[in-house]
Amino acid sequence: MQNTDKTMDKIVALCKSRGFVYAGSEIYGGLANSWDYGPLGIELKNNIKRAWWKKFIQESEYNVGIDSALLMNPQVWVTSGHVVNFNDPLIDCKRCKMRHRADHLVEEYNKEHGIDMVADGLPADVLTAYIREHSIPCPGCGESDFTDIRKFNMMFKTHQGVTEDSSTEVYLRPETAQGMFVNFKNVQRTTRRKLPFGIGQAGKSFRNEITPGNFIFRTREFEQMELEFFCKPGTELEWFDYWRTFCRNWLLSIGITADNLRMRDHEKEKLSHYSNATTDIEYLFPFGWGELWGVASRTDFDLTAHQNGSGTDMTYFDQETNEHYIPYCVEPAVGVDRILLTALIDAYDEEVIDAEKNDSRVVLHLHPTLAPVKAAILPLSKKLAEPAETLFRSLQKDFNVEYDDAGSIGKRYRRFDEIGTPFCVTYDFDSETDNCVTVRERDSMEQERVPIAELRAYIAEKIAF
RNA sequence: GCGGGUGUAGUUCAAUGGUAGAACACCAGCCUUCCAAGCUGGUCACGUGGGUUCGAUUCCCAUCACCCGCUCCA
Repeated sequence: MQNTDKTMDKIVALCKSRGFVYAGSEIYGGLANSWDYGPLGIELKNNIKRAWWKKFIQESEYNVGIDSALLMNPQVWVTSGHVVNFNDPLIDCKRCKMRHRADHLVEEYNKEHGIDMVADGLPADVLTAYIREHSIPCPGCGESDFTDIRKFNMMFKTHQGVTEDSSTEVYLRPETAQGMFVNFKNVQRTTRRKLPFGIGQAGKSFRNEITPGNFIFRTREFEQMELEFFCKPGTELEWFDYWRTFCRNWLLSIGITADNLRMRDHEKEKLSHYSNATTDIEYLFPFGWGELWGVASRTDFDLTAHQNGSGTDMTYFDQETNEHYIPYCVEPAVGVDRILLTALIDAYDEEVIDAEKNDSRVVLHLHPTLAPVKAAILPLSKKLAEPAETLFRSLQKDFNVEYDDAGSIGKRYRRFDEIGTPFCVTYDFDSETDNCVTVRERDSMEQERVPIAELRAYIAEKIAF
């Protein structure tokens, strides 16, 4: 465990020192569990999102994309169940520190004493008064010494309107999925899609998690990439299997090690009420297995709920069978930040170059598609700065490249190894006459002479996804 | 939210009731013709706020942040 903790520490340190991820609001003492992406981090993040979009939307024969508003009509969250299911009145025992649901305490007490009263949904102050009045004991220690009730709702609230008292209370979305469900009819009509088809989007979501942590693994503000795939009832399990395999293959294609991935099926008894099959694709993080991708067969739960909640017909007319029905839905949902963390951890390596000299290098073996910097342009000598910079400027138009002339060539190689740059392009004295540069590859450390005129195509081909 | 731990340059570590040193990193210059060179110079830190004290980075309190465990968890 110590070693693995160190790995995590090293990742965090690398992220901070090289500009992938900084602690949020750092100069003001920070804000719990908030993180800011730096220059390299945002490149990596954008590359991940772009790769997902390309595979799941752009190249897909089934799926289309949307970008729905982060703020939605509050009724959406009532219908989806988020308002009801995330309003737990929590109370702590001051003596033994156990935490309880206040309404459950009251209900247990009432059941034992034959009192007929529904505690569920009572205001917090009423529950508190009731518990104090009856000296309801803590199931843990038997004492009756509780803190005040704290309402816990996972959704962030804010107000839409000019002044707080005259405005509507709205929520920051806790998932992007509802944006797809409420737009199901719009998308189906405007794109003239026939089942099966999916709607995907990537964007920020907010959850007031009780226990965030593990760097950017669980944060209260995070970014999701979700797909809601609609299909004919009865075919959902086939598609469920199709998509979880598709997702796993995508992870492999961006370079994640197969041995560090596993599929964990949720047991039938423990499935959510709306799901008839769920699989988590998990990654072996330094702190243990953690969920990366949740793939759930959600039946017609969401569309039916919105049909009932909004009064809008959510059925699809099937031309082949001449019938109306509400499509079933398969949802693969993944966190961008988690993929980013996974990619960093999976790519992180400390290679021993010379054991005797205790010489090693830190390398991020990032897939070239994900690499924040695609190539470094390095003049072998500062005397070659001018032509090297000219080359850099021309490549800059097509790729995120960097120029560096500080320090020895070996030092510069290592600086770029550390941030996962796949290619170092060295402009040397021969370049003046033969119009070629040396391309040094990150993983193999091998060098190849490439004509400057072909350099753009060379890089483009190597980083293609 | 609870319990425990930690908090000194970007990183890893020192020292100290009289406001702090080093190494690596970084920057500048010299040098350097393909994998951490060398030389010279330089920038940068006591998480924050109180208290005690003539004086606090050091002692006390609070707070914030991070780590570990618990609790919770769509």
